[in-house]
Amino acid sequence: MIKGFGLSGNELWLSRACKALGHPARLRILWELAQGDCMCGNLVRRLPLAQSTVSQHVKVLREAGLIIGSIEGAATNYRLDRNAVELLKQLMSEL
Amino acid sequence: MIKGFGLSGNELWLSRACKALGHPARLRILWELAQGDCMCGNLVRRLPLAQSTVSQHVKVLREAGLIIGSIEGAATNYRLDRNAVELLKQLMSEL
DNA sequence: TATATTAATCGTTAATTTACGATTAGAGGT
DNA sequence: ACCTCTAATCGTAAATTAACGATTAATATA
Repeated sequence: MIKGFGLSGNELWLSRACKALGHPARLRILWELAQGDCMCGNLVRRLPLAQSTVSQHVKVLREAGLIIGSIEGAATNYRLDRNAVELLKQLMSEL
Repeated sequence: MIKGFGLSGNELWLSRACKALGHPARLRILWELAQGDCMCGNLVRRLPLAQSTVSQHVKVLREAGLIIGSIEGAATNYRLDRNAVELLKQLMSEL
């Protein structure tokens, strides 16, 4: 049984994006990045979670394609993937 | 530790709504209801899942406030909560 | 009354998620 | 070389989720 549940590719993508945003810490991270790029460490400082936990949440957002990380020396700078966020808004508005 | 993760009430609601839509079967159900009201049984027939599983997914959407069920005799008619869906689109567009 | 039909709930198992501390590896600084 | 900082990864425990069949309760129909 293929697990598409009768959804189109875009809709499956939307579902995955929603899942990624379905945890308050991750929505918060997206919100922070919407205010501007942010070093990973700053995200950790702003959230009431352990470094490893934040790193895990960041990874979920990265793998969902919603954010992009660039290594800068020892640190990593994260930013929104604006295209993905626009697609998200677009697909959501079509519901 | 309060689990608000620094989000406003609306944002927490958005996060819960996203979580509810974060499963393809539930996004599909929302999509079906966006095409028009639907008896619970019809949803079951349209999804490749057991009745009890569909019922469970419907419950998640109901508890997230995205859909509304009205008992009609032995059956239950489901429809979108249009206000909630509009709020969802609105909050998402503000990201 | 007896029998379907409908949909919710129960009980259970398997899989996934969340959270943490510990460890690791690369960059920089002294 | 040595220590510090940063962020990813590992290992693990606890909690939650997803899926199913079985049961239940309420309605309809024969």
